[in-house]
Amino acid sequence: MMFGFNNISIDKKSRFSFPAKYRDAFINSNENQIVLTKDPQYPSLKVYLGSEWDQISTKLSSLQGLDPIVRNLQWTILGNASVCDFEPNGRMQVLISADLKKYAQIEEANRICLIGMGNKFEIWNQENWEQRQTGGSLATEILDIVLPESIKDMSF
Amino acid sequence: MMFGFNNISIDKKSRFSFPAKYRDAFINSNENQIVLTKDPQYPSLKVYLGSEWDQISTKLSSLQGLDPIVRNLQWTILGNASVCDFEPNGRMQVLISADLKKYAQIEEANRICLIGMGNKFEIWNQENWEQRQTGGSLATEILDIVLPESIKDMSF
DNA sequence: ATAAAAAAGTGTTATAAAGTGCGTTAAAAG
DNA sequence: CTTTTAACGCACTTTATAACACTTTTTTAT
Repeated sequence: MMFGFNNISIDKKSRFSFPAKYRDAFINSNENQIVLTKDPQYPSLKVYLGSEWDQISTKLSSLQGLDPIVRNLQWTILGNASVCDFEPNGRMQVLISADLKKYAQIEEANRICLIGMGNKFEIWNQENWEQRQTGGSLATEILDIVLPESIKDMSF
Repeated sequence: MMFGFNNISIDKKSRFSFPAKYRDAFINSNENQIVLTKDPQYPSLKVYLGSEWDQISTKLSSLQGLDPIVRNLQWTILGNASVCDFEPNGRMQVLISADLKKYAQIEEANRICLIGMGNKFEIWNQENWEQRQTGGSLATEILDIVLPESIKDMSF
């Protein structure tokens, strides 16, 4: 399980590397892929381990796409996913696409916040994260989603 | 069970060590990890034993993250957790990250208050602790959280 | 369509900062 | 006075990051 806050750098080519403290967790869960995608509620990114992603994406793509909320979630989460090869024994580097950087408002930034949430990570622009943590709301925040039954038991 | 008040030092590298009186308790419960994280209400830190943390974090991550209050708690508690290897037979030393020090307002301090609360500890800045104990309220205190049903039975 | 140029992506190395381990001194307890 | 515990200092190890070199892909111009 991977927890905790990390303020880390992204280089000129938009790569970041996971802090070394997570290496054992990656090795133990036998991951060789990492998936980045958009967070459906906040201007931030989700980072899933390959195995987690397989579950979530399988479940999500099987849902009835005629429901507009479901369809939106499918577009956001599935349609923006970026699958990267990942070597837990190596440098554990991951590239963030220009598109995802824009969404998370980290286009100009050379630092990001990487938040370990147990079975996944989140990536935030530092200002947004601090504002969130201190209770402020964000312009692009989406809070008024009424969830259909089919996804009430899913956690993204 | 671990109780009581301790005023202890933190060294230049931000480490403190647990008082020797707790050694037997750690050995008996077979702990090899300690978790520090933010207290969601006060500018202080929570210190969980590894086994306690596993329970709390598992429960908390399983809750529906699309509820904003739940998500806030997940961010605060899971997203700021620092998991440390811990040797009950050794020096019982633990490092406090710069981030957590800032949150607990112990950036400059070379002493902290470590409070045994039975199955967990709290870490406080000395002035804040004294003010709390004498009934004073703190500027950054958060008291107005309305909890959703799903977490009413949890204790952090 | 081809070649040149530019951009994007990958990999390596060096250096400073952060973290860890351990011995010594100082203080407290028995 | 002896033993245990806490605090400090130093040396070593690991980690993060910036700089650089190289490869591949995309774009542009002829």
